[in-house]
Formats: sequence, structure tokens, C-alpha cells
Amino acid sequence: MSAQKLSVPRLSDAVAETLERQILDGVFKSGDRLPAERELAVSLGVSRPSLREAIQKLASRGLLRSRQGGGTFVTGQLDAAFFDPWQEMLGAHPELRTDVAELRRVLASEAAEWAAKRRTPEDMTRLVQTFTALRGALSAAQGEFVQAGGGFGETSLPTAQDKDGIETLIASDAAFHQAVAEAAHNAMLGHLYAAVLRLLVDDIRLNFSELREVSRAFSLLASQYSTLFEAIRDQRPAAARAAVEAHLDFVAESMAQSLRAAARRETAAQRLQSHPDFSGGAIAAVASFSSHA
Amino acid sequence: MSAQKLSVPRLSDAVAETLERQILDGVFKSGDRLPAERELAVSLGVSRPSLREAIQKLASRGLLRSRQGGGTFVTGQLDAAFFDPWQEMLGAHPELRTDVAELRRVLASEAAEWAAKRRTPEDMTRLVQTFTALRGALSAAQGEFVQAGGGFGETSLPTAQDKDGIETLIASDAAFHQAVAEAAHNAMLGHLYAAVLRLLVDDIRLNFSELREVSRAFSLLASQYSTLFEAIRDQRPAAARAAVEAHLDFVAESMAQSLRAAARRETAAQRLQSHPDFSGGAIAAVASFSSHA
DNA sequence: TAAATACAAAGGTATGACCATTTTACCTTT
DNA sequence: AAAGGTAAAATGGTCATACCTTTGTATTTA
Repeated sequence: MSAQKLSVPRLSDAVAETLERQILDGVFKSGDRLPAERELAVSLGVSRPSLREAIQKLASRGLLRSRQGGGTFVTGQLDAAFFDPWQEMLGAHPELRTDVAELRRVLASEAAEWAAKRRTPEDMTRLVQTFTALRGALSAAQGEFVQAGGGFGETSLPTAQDKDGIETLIASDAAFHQAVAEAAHNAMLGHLYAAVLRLLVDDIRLNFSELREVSRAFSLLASQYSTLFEAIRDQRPAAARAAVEAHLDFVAESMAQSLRAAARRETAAQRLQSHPDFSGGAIAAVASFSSHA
Repeated sequence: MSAQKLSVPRLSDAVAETLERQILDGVFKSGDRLPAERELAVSLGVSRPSLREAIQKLASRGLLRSRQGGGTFVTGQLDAAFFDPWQEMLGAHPELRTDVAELRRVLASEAAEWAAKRRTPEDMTRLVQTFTALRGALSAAQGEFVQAGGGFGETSLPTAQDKDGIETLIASDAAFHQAVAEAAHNAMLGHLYAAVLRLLVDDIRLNFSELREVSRAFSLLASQYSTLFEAIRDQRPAAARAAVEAHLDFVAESMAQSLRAAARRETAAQRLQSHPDFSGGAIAAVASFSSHA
């Protein structure tokens, strides 16, 4: 009578839960486009109306957004829940960037350790992909610099090609770190780390830009990435943690140098023209970085 | 171009809005049965799939409830909307709670270590305040239990006073941990930790509720809190980290026990009446917890 | 009268088709 | 070779129909 009858589970609810789960697990990331409804319905083994009802449910919760003719996209509301308040805070208090970087170090360390413990073969394929792409982007960006590095007067005038190289490098870097975080198999950590990386994207860009003018810097980075990758591949958690911490310590030190260099450049832009070998100082700085590893 | 185009209004959205409006206006009152989908579709001038999508949207928000063969009814649930998206996720995917708890352990460990390193005198005054309040709430809640603990048959019937004790205990616990996190002097960590604690409040409540029925549990907790507090006070980072990790490992183990106990209670509610000394098992369980510290 | 049965109603699901919009590829033009 | 435009493919949006399962109720039967 008054008791609740056991309700028959609706198929659309199960589908919605599956999709939600996949979004949560990073199978579909923020901004990704879902497969077409017809394909997705087949791959899920349900009819299109059932899938559509599930999509509508998630869309009504703001997790998905559909555009006729375009596709259905993951809105990234989950990441935004972390990201938005923080970005606001960062805008008002730029000095918090060091706090974010510090937090990132913690999250990345833990992610690397867990990834080394829990990675699956599927994780490895993605890690290999992103690692390979990152190595390629690294050498490509380095190659561009070496190629055009003869004229030192242009260092403050990046070409469009340079900018593309840096951007793909940033994207590759983020993708690799994200792959590590997702190999840790903790959905919260994965989304949180994505949000933190987005917060730091400006710093990362600045850092890469400065670092690419130092020929040895990128090979250092490459070796650091390799160490991390191999530690996860060989399932050595402590080594993975150490590798990512060494990498981020190097990055942090480099960041401090970059900020100082940027400030210096502000006041001495003209003098750079007459002292084209200033980068020797940067090379010396990188040499000191290597002692951190 | 890439900016957001004005999206074509979906018919199902318009239908959902119409239905919601009619429910709000009292055309369909609470508990009413909506017209059959086929009739309603005709009367609204839309197809049944479109109407169904609209109904699913409202059902996913709790406004409607459909029973196969019965009909679609208006539930009195008005405006249960606008949760934290992560809160919703946790509701739909309970297995995520372990992820959150795992993340919390990381954050709390780091917070404790940093707090021991960086705490200021001002931090100490707040730590003392919250720690004292927590100890008070702990013994108060324990006292309530001991006072009313004679009749074991009532353990599943918490009084209003019990509930208040638990709630103040939860608040005190959160305040103390939050004070530790803020003594770490990383604003991002502080905000993040607060958010994570909010996500876990239900688990913490459940855990305290189960734990308070075991007389020795609260004194164990009190000693754990003391160890953490003293480590921060004496600026011993490693000890602080160890203390909070021991505490959270105990909590995690206790949580697992609580969930098992809750599940057991579900199926054996009657037997509890005839076996009032069941709590002896819980005490034994807690005794095993102490080996984790 | 009460239990069992049968029928109708209602929601749940599946299939197929067609429409509107967007995206993409190709082709023409400059 | 680059720019622009047009057509085709892709994709979500909508509709119609059919069939199934569950529920509610009227009918039949013991």
C-alpha cells in the first residue's frame, strides 16, 4: 500500500548512469564530442530514443550540451566547479599562483605514485601515445629554435610558427600529465588535476617560452619525462614520485628564473640587442637546475 | 565564429517548461496523475517521443515519477534543483566516495605536514580553540551515549539530543581539520580541503554515529586528535603527517565496518531485538582498529 | 463472497523515416 | 595558389508506428 513498490529500472536511467560514469572516468573529457547518437546507441546496445532520453537527462543537469548538426559535447561543468572559483581568486590575487603550483606538486606526486601502482595495459597505451607525442613536440619546438636560433635579435619577436610549436608543446605536456593522473584511477584526482593544470597554463606557457631559448633545457626536460614514464611503465611507485617531484622542482626553479628574466627584460629590452649572448647566463642557470635531479 | 551560436530551442525543452509551469500553477497538483502520454502528446500537439523526453527531464529533477502500467504522477518535490554537481555525482555513484576519501587523505597529510612547518602563533590560538571545542564535543557525545547506553534495544532509535551531539561533533571535527589546513598557509589547499570535507560530511556523520556506540572508540579518536595537535604544536612535520594518516586510516577502516554493519542491520533488524549484546562484536572490531595506530 | 482470470490501459522500448542545421570537402573563380 | 562558394555528408531534432511489460480493473468462477 503505502510502501514503495520496487520500481523497474528504466533503460534510459542505466544508460545515463553509464554515460555519467564514462564522463567521470575521463573516457569522455571536458569539451569532447560524444559519438553520434546512432553510433553510440549501437555501441551501447540500446535504441536511439532510449539513448536520447538519457542524453536529455544529463543535458538537463548541465553535463551535456547538444547542438543540432554539430554534435553532443561534454560541458565540463564538473571541472568548472573546481576551476571557476579558483580562477576568480587567482585573478584577484596573483600571488596565489605559487600556492597553486605547490598544490600541483602534491597532486602530481600522488598521481605518479598511484599510476605506477595501478596502471592498466589500457593506461599504458595512452601513456605511450601521449609520451611519444610530447617527445615529438619537444624536439620539434627545440628544432625550430635551433633552426632559427642564429639571429638572437629575434628572441623577443616570436613567429607564428614558434607560437604554434609552443602551444602544441603545452597541449602535449598537459595531455601526458593528464594521462598519468588518469592512470592513477581516482576520478576526483583526475578532474582536480585537470583543473589545476588549466589554472597554471599561463605559467607553463611562459616557462616553455623562456626555456626553449636554452638549447640544453629541452633535452633535460625530455630526460625527466622519460624517467617518469619508465618508472610508471616498470611499476616503480617511489621512482615515479621522485621523478615527477624532480621535474616539478626543476620547473619551479626555472619559473623563478623566467619571472626574473621577464622582469629584467622589461627594463633592459634595448640592451639585449647589443648583448646577444645573454643566453649564456640562462644556460648556466639550467646547469644549476640539473643538480636537483 | 567559434562563439556560442544562439541554440535552436528544443521542443522537448518547451514541453518540459510547459508541464513544469502547469504543475507550478496547480493545473496538476501534487499526487495527481498526468493524462496518458498518448493523450497528453496529442493535447500538446507534439509527438510522444518529444513528450517523453520532457517527462524524463522533469523526472530526473524529481518533479515527476512514472510507473509502468500505472501512469505518471506529480511528486510534491518542488525545486530540489541546484545541487553542487559533485554532490549529485556522489549521490549517483557511491563508489566515488572512496576516491574522495583517498584524495582527502593526501590533502590532509600534506596540510598537517605544512602546518607543522609553517604554523604561526595566530594559527596556534585557532588550533587550540578548535581542538578544545572538538575534545569537548567528543566527550559530550560520548557522555550522552554512556548515559543512555544502558538499554541496547534503543541503539537504532537516536534521540534528538543524540542527533545534536553528533552534529556539533561533526562541526567541531570539520573546524579543527579546517584550522589545520589553514595553518598550512596555502590558500588553494585550504579551499580545496573545505570543499572535500563538505563532500564527505555524510560519510563522517555515518561514521560518528556508528562509532559512538562503541565506548572505546571516542577515546581512541581523542588520542589521535591529541597526537596530531601536539605534533603541529611542537612543529614536528613528519609526526603530524603520521598522526593524520593514522587517524584517517582508522576512520577509513571504521567506515568500512560501518557500511558492513549498516548492510547487516538491514537484513537482520528483527534479530537485533533478541540479541541485544550484538555490540560486543563492534567493540571487538574497534579493538582491531587500534592496531592501525 | 472471495479468489482467479482476462482484458484494457499505460508506460517502456525499438525501428524507421524525414527534417533542419552544421560541418566538411570539393570545385570554381580570381 | 589562395579565396570564396556550393553541394554533399554528418548529426541532432522530430515524428509515426509497432510491440512488450506492467498495472489496474472488470469479469468470471469456485
